[in-house]
Amino acid sequence: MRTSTALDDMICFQLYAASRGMTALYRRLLDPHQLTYPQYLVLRVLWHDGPTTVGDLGRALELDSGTLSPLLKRLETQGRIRRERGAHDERVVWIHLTADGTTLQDQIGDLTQRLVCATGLTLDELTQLHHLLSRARGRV
Amino acid sequence: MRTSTALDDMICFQLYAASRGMTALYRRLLDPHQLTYPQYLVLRVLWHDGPTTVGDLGRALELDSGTLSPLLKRLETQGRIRRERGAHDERVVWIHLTADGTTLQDQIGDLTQRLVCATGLTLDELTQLHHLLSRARGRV
DNA sequence: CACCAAATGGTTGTGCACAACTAGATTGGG
DNA sequence: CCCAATCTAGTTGTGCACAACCATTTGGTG
Repeated sequence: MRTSTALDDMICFQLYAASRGMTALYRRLLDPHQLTYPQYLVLRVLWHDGPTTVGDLGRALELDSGTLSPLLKRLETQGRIRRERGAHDERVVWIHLTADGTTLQDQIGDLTQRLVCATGLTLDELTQLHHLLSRARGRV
Repeated sequence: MRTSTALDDMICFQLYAASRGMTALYRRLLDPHQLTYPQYLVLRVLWHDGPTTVGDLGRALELDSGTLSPLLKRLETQGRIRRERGAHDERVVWIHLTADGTTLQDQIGDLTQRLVCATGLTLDELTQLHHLLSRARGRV
């Protein structure tokens, strides 16, 4: 496979910088709610799927317990979630939304629209980007 | 602007996950050299541009002094770089490669080829990805 | 039953990222 | 000349990310 070396390295750096830029945009929108982007991702899974185990969150977000455990502890301290050992299997910890955590979904509303508009990409370009990132991630 | 909400959020997550996946690939290649990906980026700037100030590194990599100062301290401890206050302007700190830091470039060799092959993207797709990330980053 | 391998989440240690702040040097206006 | 605004790094504090390791629980198997 023939590739342009300079381009490749630029892509890696751009991926790295674009990801940080994206979380910076989210920071502006999430700060008022006392949330970080990874915390927001955890809440999105809970809003969508209901009670979930730590392991399932890890598989969904590709994060391990070393990242999730302290993050979930902070969300629990803030009163957004509740942690509970499984009844049948005491190894498992189930994560439940509290009333506060549930209402947060409506309070935050639709961040997506505002974010994507900021990039100025068209729907076509977004679809392409989605496709390319999927392909790149799939192999790795 | 009309967009598909589900797609947008997936793109943000994919950007986030792809960036972490990419640094994970670099980790495997850089660990033998006792380097992290951000440290490698700093060295690349030094290899390419020669002696550089902390501020210039920050502008090149879009990182602030809170990130760079400890990182550069670690690189100095490892003997890869040297820090030196500017002669004319004592506010500025110049970063120089040591002999070790210079030879590291040849020892590491071309990581790019191995990385990009891992993704399985064609040159066309890489060009598209580069273009889309540039456009997205440009506006933000 | 006793024992062992796998599963599950937690803990520890290191290294980014970034906001907020500090300290010192420099520069320009009065 | 003098001082206030600005520039440049560094420091502190919080929160990811991840490797390495650990404790508990579980489900088999002999």
